[in-house]
Amino acid sequence: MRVTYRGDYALKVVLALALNYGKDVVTIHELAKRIDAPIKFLEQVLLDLKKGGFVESRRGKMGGYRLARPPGNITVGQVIRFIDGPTEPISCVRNGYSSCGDMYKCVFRKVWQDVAKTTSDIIDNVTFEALAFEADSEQEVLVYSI
Amino acid sequence: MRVTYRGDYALKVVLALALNYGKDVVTIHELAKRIDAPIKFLEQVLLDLKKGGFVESRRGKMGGYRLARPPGNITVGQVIRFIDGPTEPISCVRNGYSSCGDMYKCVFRKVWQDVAKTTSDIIDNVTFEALAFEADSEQEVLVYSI
DNA sequence: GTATACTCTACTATGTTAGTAGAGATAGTC
DNA sequence: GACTATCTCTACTAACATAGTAGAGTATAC
Ligand code: FES
Ligand code: FES
Repeated sequence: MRVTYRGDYALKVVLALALNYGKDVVTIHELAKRIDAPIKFLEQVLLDLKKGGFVESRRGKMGGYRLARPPGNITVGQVIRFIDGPTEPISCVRNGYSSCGDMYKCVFRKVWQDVAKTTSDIIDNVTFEALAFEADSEQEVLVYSI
Repeated sequence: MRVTYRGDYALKVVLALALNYGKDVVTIHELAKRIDAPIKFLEQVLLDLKKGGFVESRRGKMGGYRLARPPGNITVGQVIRFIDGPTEPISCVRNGYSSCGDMYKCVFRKVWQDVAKTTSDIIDNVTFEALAFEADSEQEVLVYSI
């Protein structure tokens, strides 16, 4: 698996919206500032996230974005797969058995499948609810430690 | 982690040489045929593997390649990291803490570190001795099942 | 000395990544 | 109803990575 800047920004912007869940919408401008991303680049990412059903938007003045679903219902795996594509480390494991040939059993296949599985076990079990909670407590720790 | 064709060919050619360990050298021509790789591309990969201390070569007539170390002493992780580079999923986890900023603790860092760790746990514990054994028994199963 | 096989450097075509640019549509506010 | 803030959509580009190809050069067995 390789996380691109698109994927990185997507995860961060979803987290930013998760931290604002239940409150008002947030503008791209504000989001770009919070996660330190180029605004025009983030636009595209948000548009994709909207098509993926992760966020919804309101146009015009007082417009902005918010999560389309509760943060506990969105995982890192869902977002990163939607934005960056499959997470399997090699194409033949991604696309079924085509390139390996189903007759000759490649001994590396099991290795890549194992990597894919342990990776999925992690990213599919981290919700944005958990991440938001974590980010919040960090904030508190910082506040109390001043 | 993403395995490229270079990496894939590298692993396969090392396995081919592991299956021939202790015997005579094998020519690029023969190796390219066995693993089904473009011969001129495989040349470069083998040259890299030589620089990495994985294989050694003899030039001229009767020349060819063989493993430089016992197969039990070479892991998938060693080869793939040398050929394809670091296996961490995101640059800031690859290159220490530079891009994350050490003050603000990004909540995704732990996720990527976990992915990197479980991946390493797999690829660093698969030796080419084990793979060669596996490939050999498969061969036998095929023979007996005819 | 010649055939065979490894060595080394350079070049290329294609795709991916990380943006930038700008015109268009929509919704509040005066 | 104009104005302005905001999202929407398409197109373009520069830089880099990937997967090769090409060809001249060097060593070694016979
Ligand atoms: S050829 Fe598909 S995993 Fe090896
Ligand atoms: S910024 Fe480095 S892991 Fe998030």
